[in-house]
Amino acid sequence: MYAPSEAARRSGFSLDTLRYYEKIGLLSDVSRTSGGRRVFTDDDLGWLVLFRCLRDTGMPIAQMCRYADLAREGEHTAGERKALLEEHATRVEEQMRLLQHQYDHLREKIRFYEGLADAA
Amino acid sequence: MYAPSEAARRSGFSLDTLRYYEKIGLLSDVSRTSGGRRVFTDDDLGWLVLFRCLRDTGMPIAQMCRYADLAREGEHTAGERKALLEEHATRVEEQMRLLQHQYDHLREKIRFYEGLADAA
DNA sequence: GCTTGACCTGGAGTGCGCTCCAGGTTGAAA
DNA sequence: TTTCAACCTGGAGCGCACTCCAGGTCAAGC
Repeated sequence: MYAPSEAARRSGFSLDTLRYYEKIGLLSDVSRTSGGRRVFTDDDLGWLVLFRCLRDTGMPIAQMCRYADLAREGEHTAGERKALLEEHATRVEEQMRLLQHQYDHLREKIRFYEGLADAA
Repeated sequence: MYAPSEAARRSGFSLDTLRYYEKIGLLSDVSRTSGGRRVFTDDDLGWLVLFRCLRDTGMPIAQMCRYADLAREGEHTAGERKALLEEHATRVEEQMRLLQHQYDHLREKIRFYEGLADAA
């Protein structure tokens, strides 16, 4: 059981983002205290950690919603969920290759400036 | 000398993006034909390739503008330009580490689904 | 009991990076 | 000479993912 600020701290999302994720139905119906305050469970935290992973790897929110909806539908969607993650992983691999390639390019540009410094 | 469509094809930016980059002063004063059409030089293309690299590695446009402005100021800004690129490269390294980390996490999640399939 | 800071809701606003549009011009090919 | 695809300009609009705000509520510590 975590207070909102604690859930924010542990997940790395802002309080506003947590509220936003609940509003759009990504995080389903977080429970409340009698006073109306959110209480995040370990399960909620688990979801947030996954969302953190998917966001950091560039998955659009619409796709994360799709994944979460499938999970709520039950066990029989496991295959589809796995396929969704695998497609995403493939895109991430491509992204990593591009990033590495452009990083090399960038380093080459920096070496060019080092060449200038030596000549001077 | 390249027509706009050719410059777009070679750089991977859309025509609208090329016009936009010129409008905000990222690409400085692209020359024109007598009829007013843009003509991109090899030099322009070189810039576009660099911009492609910087964008793909997540540099904000404002920072690319800063770099381009420095370059226009002359030789004496070479050190500052190099520093700018080095700081960026450091951020890219961090980004690559995070991406790799979250990719591993994602692969682990996929293995979990493979475990489910084996059990079934 | 009072203060104070964390929290609530609904909804408006923001920043970024384009992307699209209307209405007009150009120029190479048929 | 006509056609028509590529191009021009200024400016509006868009999609995404938040982020901020006003105005109010809750609850722990003094």
